[in-house]
Amino acid sequence: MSPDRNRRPIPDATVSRLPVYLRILGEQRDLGVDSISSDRLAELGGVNAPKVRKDLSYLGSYGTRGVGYEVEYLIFQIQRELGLTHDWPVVIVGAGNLGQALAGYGGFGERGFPVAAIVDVDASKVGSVLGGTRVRPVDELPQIVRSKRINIGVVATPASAAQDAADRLVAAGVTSILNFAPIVLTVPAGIEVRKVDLAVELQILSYYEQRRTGGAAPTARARSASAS
Amino acid sequence: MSPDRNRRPIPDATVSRLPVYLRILGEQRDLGVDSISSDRLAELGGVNAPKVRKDLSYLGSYGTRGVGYEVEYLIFQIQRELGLTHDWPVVIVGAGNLGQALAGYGGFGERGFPVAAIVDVDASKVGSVLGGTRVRPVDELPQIVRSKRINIGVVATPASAAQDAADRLVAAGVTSILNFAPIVLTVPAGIEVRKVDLAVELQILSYYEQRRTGGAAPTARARSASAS
DNA sequence: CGAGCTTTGTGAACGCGTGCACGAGTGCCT
DNA sequence: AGGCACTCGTGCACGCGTTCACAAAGCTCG
Ligand SMILES: NC(=O)c1ccc[n+]([C@@H]2O[C@H](COP(=O)([O-])OP(=O)(O)OC[C@H]3O[C@@H](n4cnc5c(N)ncnc54)[C@H](O)[C@@H]3O)[C@@H](O)[C@H]2O)c1
Ligand SMILES: NC(=O)c1ccc[n+]([C@@H]2O[C@H](COP(=O)([O-])OP(=O)(O)OC[C@H]3O[C@@H](n4cnc5c(N)ncnc54)[C@H](O)[C@@H]3O)[C@@H](O)[C@H]2O)c1
Repeated sequence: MSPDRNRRPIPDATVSRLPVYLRILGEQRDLGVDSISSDRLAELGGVNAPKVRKDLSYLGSYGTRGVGYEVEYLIFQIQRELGLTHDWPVVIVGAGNLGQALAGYGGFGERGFPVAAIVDVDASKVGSVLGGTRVRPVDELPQIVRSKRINIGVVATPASAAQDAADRLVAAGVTSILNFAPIVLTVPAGIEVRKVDLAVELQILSYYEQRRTGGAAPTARARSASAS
Repeated sequence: MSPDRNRRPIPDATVSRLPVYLRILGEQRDLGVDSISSDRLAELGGVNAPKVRKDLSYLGSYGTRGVGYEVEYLIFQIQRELGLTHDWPVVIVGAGNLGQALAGYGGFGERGFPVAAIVDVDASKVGSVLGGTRVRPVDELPQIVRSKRINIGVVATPASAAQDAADRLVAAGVTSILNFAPIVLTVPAGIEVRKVDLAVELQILSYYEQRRTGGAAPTARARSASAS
């Protein structure tokens, strides 16, 4: 283990932007572009040029002054830094509405995150095939995770079952979780959790709308928060 | 109605946490809790107590020292600040895999964001009913947005059509967009855009996985080891 | 071969958000 | 009534991230 090489602390803010650069670079490569400036990359990425340069500088000095960055090489470097030089199989917990949409979506496999397995607690869901993968019982999670060497789990269960799903994933050996349920998961230290909460996103938009219009109502009706 | 009260600039970071507090408060209320401390709220929300207090202080001084916050009243205040005292109808553009899952999901309506309309460019999709809403042609967007007073649009089309979808939404009068397509949308100033990119989330998880394991491959494939 | 243009890489200043500590206000109990 | 325990509200310092400006480096062309 070389503590110097892998211990480079890339700021979180930069890590969250690298995937965006990566996707743009891939598109540009497919368009035949083999060199790109920080200016252009910034324009396509919706950020400013100095930020792009600083972000990329954390990877090393892979640009050429007066020219720009070699697209193909930069793609490789970002992939290497993000750990995308190999596939990361994922397991989806919950074969409901959302789980089915995710399983049927090919975009994950294309980006290196093949859906290696789907599990559900509902016996009537087990056995059906979604996106080429058969739904299996949730009890088989430990064997599935071990045999397929899965590190990343996706929680797509109702909120009431999400903590249970997360506990099972952790117990099975998963170390990263992407959570779609609208609750805060409690996990042991060392387990990485990211959440995607669509209602939160809409509520943030609502704030700015309300701010802009000064509170003018599009629909005249009161609401109250509810939970199960 | 407060005249100049609406011009208080709440930090973005706080705005993104308020929906989390709101959901927790709703759950606690349903559990019969009528008063809550910043400590408890912090615990449930996965943050620390001073942050909760500072966040809530932007709304005003609605707590009682020595006691805590009155749940019901705090819910009302957060809803007011976020503009959730009335419904915000949304329109979904793209009735595909994801659009159908979103339409069939009741969670939006419950939280004040009813799916008022779904549009698609594909004639074969038009006319079908998803989650109680009939899919309509994308050309009718202007009339739909105007007649139903819609401010928020959801882009659920393939990436190649996302910019077109956004342009149509903006032209129709929508001022906030939630984008699920993995591209950076270009919109006029004053239009608020938030994106939800699942692949990006997975790639961020991948980074931390790779960092933790030092690059060891879970899948025995493409093990082009990193030399020193 | 050197002048001039282009673009990267980065040190430094700035600003925002976070964490901390503590004063101030409130309720309860004796 | 007074003391005590509790919790909010907030001023302040710190750290991270963003932004700027500029020197260093490379390319082109006369
Ligand atoms: N559908 C959407 O568009 C959408 C949008 C935003 C958020 N969400 C969130 O995603 C989650 C799933 O939504 P959905 O619409 O797919 O719900 P769903 O009810 O359609 O599906 C949930 C599935 O999880 C399974 N399940 C329940 N408990 C389980 C457990 N302990 N272990 C394993 N599986 C279990 C159920 O059998 C069911 O198949 C919810 O938390 C929801 O809030 C969904
Ligand atoms: N399905 C998922 O689970 C998932 C997950 C992550 C991201 N996404 C993203 O969400 C988007 C939609 O994914 P999907 O799986 O639903 O795709 P899809 O192909 O199933 O559906 C896209 C729909 O958009 C319609 N459409 C195309 N161009 C349009 C236009 N100009 N105006 C209006 N409608 C138009 C199509 O007719 C189709 O019905 C994609 O950008 C995808 O990357 C999907």
